Amino acid sequence: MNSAAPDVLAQRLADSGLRSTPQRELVYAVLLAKRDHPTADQVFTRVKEELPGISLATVYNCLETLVSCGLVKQVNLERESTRYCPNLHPHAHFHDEITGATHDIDLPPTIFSKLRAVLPPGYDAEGVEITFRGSAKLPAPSTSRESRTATAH
Amino acid sequence: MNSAAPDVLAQRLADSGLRSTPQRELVYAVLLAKRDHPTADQVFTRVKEELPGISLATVYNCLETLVSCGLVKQVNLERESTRYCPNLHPHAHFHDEITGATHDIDLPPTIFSKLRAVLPPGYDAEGVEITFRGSAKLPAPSTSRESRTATAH
DNA sequence: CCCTCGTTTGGAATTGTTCTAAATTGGCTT
DNA sequence: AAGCCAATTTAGAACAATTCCAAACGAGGG
Ligand SMILES: [Mn+2]
Ligand SMILES: [Mn+2]
Ligand SMILES: [Zn+2]
Ligand SMILES: [Zn+2]
Repeated sequence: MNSAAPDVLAQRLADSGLRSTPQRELVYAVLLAKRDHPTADQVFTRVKEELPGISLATVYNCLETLVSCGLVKQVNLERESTRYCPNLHPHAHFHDEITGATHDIDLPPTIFSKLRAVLPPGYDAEGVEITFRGSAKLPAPSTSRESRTATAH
Repeated sequence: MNSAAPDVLAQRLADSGLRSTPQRELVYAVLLAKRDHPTADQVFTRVKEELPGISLATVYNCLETLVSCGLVKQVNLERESTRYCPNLHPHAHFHDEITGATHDIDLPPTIFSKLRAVLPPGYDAEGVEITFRGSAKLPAPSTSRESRTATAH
């Protein structure tokens, strides 16, 4: 499915003194396979297809592990389930209020310096998040096996 | 405390065919008085000082009413309690990861056009949210009766 | 092999929010 | 002034997402 991904994961885990497990690998693979910012529960459903015995608690554990390794980011656009995003490039999110879908939007690198410029002195920002809300009329997600919501790496 | 505020509220409520009540007025007054993006529970605590009999459900109801009137916005920077912001000016949020405080940051109006420029065709954004995360070393909030976190209108 | 410790697991507990059904309130009509 | 009606408030139950817990598991290392 995805080639270098497991290696990257194994490496990051090792760096943190953690083990590579089938559960962790699969959760990560599922996130990479369909980048639609799934909830923990959606990840659970997808992962169960390949590993029917996995528990929801483990999915939460694995997601937390991936976040702490820096391979995945949590996305909270509204109060409801946290969503998970494996896209490490600087990007914004577009939340389609009609469909509920969340799309990645590539950001030109210059946007960050422009944004930091609005910060008054005394404020030191480590990160910036940009979220658009609205509706997207996209060229029809095409019923091909994997609808690509996100940035191609 | 605040002069024109109740009138604005009464007006907006009337526009929506809703009644002005002591609970709604007080919840709104509390939001305007200390613009630190309180949670529903914090609003509850503050409101109880003046209206000890109020219930948490009512605070939730009033906040929802204010949001639907367009006088208050919900802020969800992370998964945890929703916070409430009565600042209607276009502004960003700075979330201090150390103190947990959330500050309003005034935005130059031009930022919106710049941001819309990054949106690919097909995306139609009605709103944009910008959130900074980091730490702020501010000139000491001064122990005066009302620490002003936000924009002075 | 067997110990140890990191990991997984199911279920209970917690947290924030919404729902529900009954009591209260306030404006209108008579 | 009394009665009526619908909006509002209220307490507590219900809910959904997540975290906690204590037991079971499993991969190495001695
Ligand atoms: Mn939405
Ligand atoms: Mn925080
Ligand atoms: Zn993303
Ligand atoms: Zn604000």
